[in-house]
Amino acid sequence: MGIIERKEREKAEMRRRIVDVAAKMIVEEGYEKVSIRNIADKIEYSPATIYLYYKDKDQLLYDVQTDAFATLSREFQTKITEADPFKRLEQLAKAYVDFSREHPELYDLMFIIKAPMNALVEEEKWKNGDPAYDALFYLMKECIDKKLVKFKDPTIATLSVWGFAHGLISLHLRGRCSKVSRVSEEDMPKVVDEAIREYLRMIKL
Amino acid sequence: MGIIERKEREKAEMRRRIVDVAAKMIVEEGYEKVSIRNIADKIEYSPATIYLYYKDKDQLLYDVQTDAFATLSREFQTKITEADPFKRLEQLAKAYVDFSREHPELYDLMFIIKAPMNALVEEEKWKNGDPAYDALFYLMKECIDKKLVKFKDPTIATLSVWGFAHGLISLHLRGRCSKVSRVSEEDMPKVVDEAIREYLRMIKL
DNA sequence: AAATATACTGAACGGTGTTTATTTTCCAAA
DNA sequence: TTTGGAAAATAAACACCGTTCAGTATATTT
Repeated sequence: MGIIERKEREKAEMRRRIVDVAAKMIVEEGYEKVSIRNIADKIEYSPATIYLYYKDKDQLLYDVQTDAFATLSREFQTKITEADPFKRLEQLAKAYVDFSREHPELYDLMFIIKAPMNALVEEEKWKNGDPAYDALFYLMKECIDKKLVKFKDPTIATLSVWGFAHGLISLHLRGRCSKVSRVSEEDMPKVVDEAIREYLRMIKL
Repeated sequence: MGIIERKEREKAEMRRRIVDVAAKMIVEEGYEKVSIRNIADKIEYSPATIYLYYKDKDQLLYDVQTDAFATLSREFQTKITEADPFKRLEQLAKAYVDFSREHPELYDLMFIIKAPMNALVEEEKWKNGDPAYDALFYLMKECIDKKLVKFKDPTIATLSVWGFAHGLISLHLRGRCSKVSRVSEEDMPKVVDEAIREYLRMIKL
């Protein structure tokens, strides 16, 4: 009686199709083009059908976010190769910034857009960011333990490094940066890179 | 023949009413409750009337943003009092963070939300952020000139300090922060404050 | 084959930003 | 003071949106 198993598999496959199409639309057409109706069109089902697989749009976007964070984690795993912890930190920072440039719309969904976080009910923990956060956290902890950085507390260290990178990236992503400073739009990436290099040099012990 | 003058004054007054109501709604009910229809209700005009005074919603939000930046600039002017440039930088940082906590929805409109930036047509400069940016820029320049900080380039210095503060604030504002770290929601402000204090200590020469 | 359970959808509800044709209001000249 | 034309305001519609629900079609069990 493998019918219920097949049914479950089919349910999972439909969810996959929905999430993949949504992710594709975000990347190719931008977040604002993603609507239940547009997703339904692309998977050739009626809009109402999507609600048989997802409670609401926020839950759907949460799953897209989950996939995006999995991609970021894989990037970390393949691009962080050095033995020296501080060099690994530099690699992590580069991988993070590169990700934000290669997938700006996904970065937005992961770190800026409100919608996917509404999927979390009161007091429920957000797990999507954990692997990426932990990667940085334990790296900072190692750097602190081995006296490679000026930080004392690993949580403050993690939030500081992450916050620094995210601040520059998100200001630029939302057009607040290049239009106010004397730096032209096309030079911004280099300035951001330079600021991050300088920051890492500054926290080095 | 002061009729055209009066007409212009009335036009400006109507725009004021619209912007004030929109700002009030953002602060009191949140950005997502702000719709052309809701604004029209509150000023007791039809929705279509608003389009006689604003080309679209983005232009309207741009004017709300203008006012919000004016408020931030006034905060800077009244709260930055010290003679020593580095102490002024500490005061600026505190004023910035305080503003984000007292007016989180306005902070969102100023630095995160896309909509008001759509009001700028191609290649047009964004002027709203200038006074606040310049306040930080010339302060950083003074700190560099007087050898009070480790930075060499004032633009990099400005973007670094601003980015650091904005990164922590916006991650927290969008719920990406407290739910991932072991820091509880109510302790986050203290952690952010501590991180910023530590950062300022680190850039000090 | 009939009954039941599952999957799906058309149509609607209430909301959004925006446009257009129409009506109302205002003001200057006759 | 009445009237003609400009200016201001609006009702209604358009094209979207997320979501719900009654009803239909399909698949499975009896």
